[in-house]
Amino acid sequence: MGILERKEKQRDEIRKMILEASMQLFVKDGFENVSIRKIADLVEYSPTTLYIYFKDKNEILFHLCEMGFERMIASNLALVQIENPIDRLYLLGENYINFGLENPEYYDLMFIQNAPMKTIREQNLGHWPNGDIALETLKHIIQECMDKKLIPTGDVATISMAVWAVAHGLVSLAIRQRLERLVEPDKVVQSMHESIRWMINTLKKA
Amino acid sequence: MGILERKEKQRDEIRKMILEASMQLFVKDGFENVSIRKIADLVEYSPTTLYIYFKDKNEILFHLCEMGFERMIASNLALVQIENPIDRLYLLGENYINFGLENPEYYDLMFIQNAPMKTIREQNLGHWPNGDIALETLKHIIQECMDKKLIPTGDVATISMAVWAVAHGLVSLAIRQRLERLVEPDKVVQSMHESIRWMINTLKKA
DNA sequence: AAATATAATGAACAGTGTTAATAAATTGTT
DNA sequence: AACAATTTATTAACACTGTTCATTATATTT
Repeated sequence: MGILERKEKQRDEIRKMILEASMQLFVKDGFENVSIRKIADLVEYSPTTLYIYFKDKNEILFHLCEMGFERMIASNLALVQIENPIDRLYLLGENYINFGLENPEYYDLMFIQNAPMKTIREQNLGHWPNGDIALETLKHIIQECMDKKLIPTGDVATISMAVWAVAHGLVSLAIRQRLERLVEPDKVVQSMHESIRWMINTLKKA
Repeated sequence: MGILERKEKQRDEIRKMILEASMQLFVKDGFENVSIRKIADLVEYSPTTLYIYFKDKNEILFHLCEMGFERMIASNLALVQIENPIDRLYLLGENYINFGLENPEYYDLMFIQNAPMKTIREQNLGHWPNGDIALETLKHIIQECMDKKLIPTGDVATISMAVWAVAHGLVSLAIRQRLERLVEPDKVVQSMHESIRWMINTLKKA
């Protein structure tokens, strides 16, 4: 069935084209300014054609979200070389904050917007492809810290949740201009890093 | 100038009518489904009339946001009766999580959406009326904990930030269906409360 | 009563996601 | 090669969105 395979490939390439164009608009004009019509203009198709390749806009956003996770996971490649899990946790936190501040649009889609989760539910994928990978990384590090008795033993999920919550809380409040209400604008980034470090420090001593 | 005063009053009453109608739609259909036209239908005015009473939709959302803060502040009235600031901090955390889970639409507007912040900047109010009050409550409690040597001394803003970040992180991840990726759906709420308690516990011991 | 200021509106602009009907191109079968 | 079936692409349209402009109706002031 060589002909079917080729068709599949062509289909995938057009899908990729559409996603590339979406991403381009997305990082330039921001999440809110990406429309089906603008994407269609860029790939030089009619707006309705996009609906042949994707079910709806949410599905496109879902794939952009997954691309965001790929970037984030890539930014964590250096982690494997650190043998001390606590140090790995510090770097994970640093990276998380940096990623969020440097890619606010991606971060928005990955952790704030509803759209990607809607697609996961509607197409009942049952899992969150790249999102679950990222969470596993965190849980794995926490588990290793416990195994090596570097932090007090406890429920891995609950502690992972608390750590994630601090990081996400900081980033999401920052990109939504809420933190500047608590700390002077030019001190926000520094304070964020101090907060996450302080969190891991107290976790260590607890 | 009694006539001008009466005019002002009438104006304020219509503004209030519009906000009441907006709120009604808002808590029923959710943030995304509130439109100028639907509000206008409800108050039986033409859509354009709303622009006589409010600059734009963002301004309406800003006022809804402020109403949300009033609710939240009201839910914290019991705090003043607790003399131990650490216990007050525990309750503040509990209340924050409960408020977020019970009023996800308000929470969204207060801490996630950009719209209200846009109005604050555009009309350069210079401050965030009710938001700043809520933040002062937190900072004040943290300060008192330090004064009474119940937690280690440090920068009040930074520590307030970390505490706020955990609470906001938990609530915002929860209402955006992200936490169920880490903990079973029916355990989410319980784990959230455990996380915030754990956070304050470690803060105490640190 | 006439002039002025305020309040309210209908029509329209420029945009949004999405669908149904239709045309064009490609593939499968005789 | 010719015809039928399928896939791909498009045009037109629906039902919305926030917002502005010109116009009308209503009060208020002179």
